[in-house]
Amino acid sequence: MGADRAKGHLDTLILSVLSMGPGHGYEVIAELRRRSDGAFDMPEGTIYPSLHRLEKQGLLESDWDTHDGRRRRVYRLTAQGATALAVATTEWRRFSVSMNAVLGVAG
Amino acid sequence: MGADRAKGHLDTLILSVLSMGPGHGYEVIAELRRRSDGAFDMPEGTIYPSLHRLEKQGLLESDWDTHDGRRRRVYRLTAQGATALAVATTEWRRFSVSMNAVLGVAG
DNA sequence: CGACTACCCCTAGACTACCTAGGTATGGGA
DNA sequence: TCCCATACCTAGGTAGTCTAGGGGTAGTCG
Repeated sequence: MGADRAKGHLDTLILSVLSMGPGHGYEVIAELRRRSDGAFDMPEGTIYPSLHRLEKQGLLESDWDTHDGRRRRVYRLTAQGATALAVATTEWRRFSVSMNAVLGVAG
Repeated sequence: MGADRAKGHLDTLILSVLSMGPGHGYEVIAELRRRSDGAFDMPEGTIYPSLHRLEKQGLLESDWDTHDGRRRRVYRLTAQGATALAVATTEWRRFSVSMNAVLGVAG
């Protein structure tokens, strides 16, 4: 039971990061690490396939960009992605409340 | 993204229920449903393999019991299981804090 | 009596998310 | 020159969970 893994909530986290503005994969990893104070330190092999999956589902769109000679794929949330994020956030809160209720800890 | 699934935290939930006293599988399901106000409604095919796995890991012990002619396998937490629960609970709180930080919602 | 429901246990097989472990390539600093 | 940070990618395996069945007992209702 790793402490630093997202356990089924990874898509929610990625959508959340990209809801604040477009970004590329490597940046999403850095943002996740920064905002979670180091707790979420995802390997690239986890993030990239997840981004591809989300794009295939229509929750993200992407374009190639070139920056300092390096190419990047910049992702942005679609309207559908924004809706999915809202739903997922609500679900997370409900889930969190239920977990705390069962564990008997304060939310 | 199902709202009622435990996504990697199922073991923690089961250990938590059994930390309040021994119980059998069917009872664990009912307790989970009751304590989560219906949110966690786990199918038997999820709970039983999980109980077996936890026992194999040494976190639970079990004995057969007969009650009203029906046989039950009653599980109880081992010392190792209690330790694992304490660790998992701490991890859950950290995870929860990190999720809320990234999502930008109040804990 | 028969049917149905609640109780109680179990497993095989499949799905899917995630991780591991590699690969490619550029730019900059030591 | 070598290494590190940046930046992308995929194949393959592991493991958790669900689906979809199987078994059986006790009590109630018609």
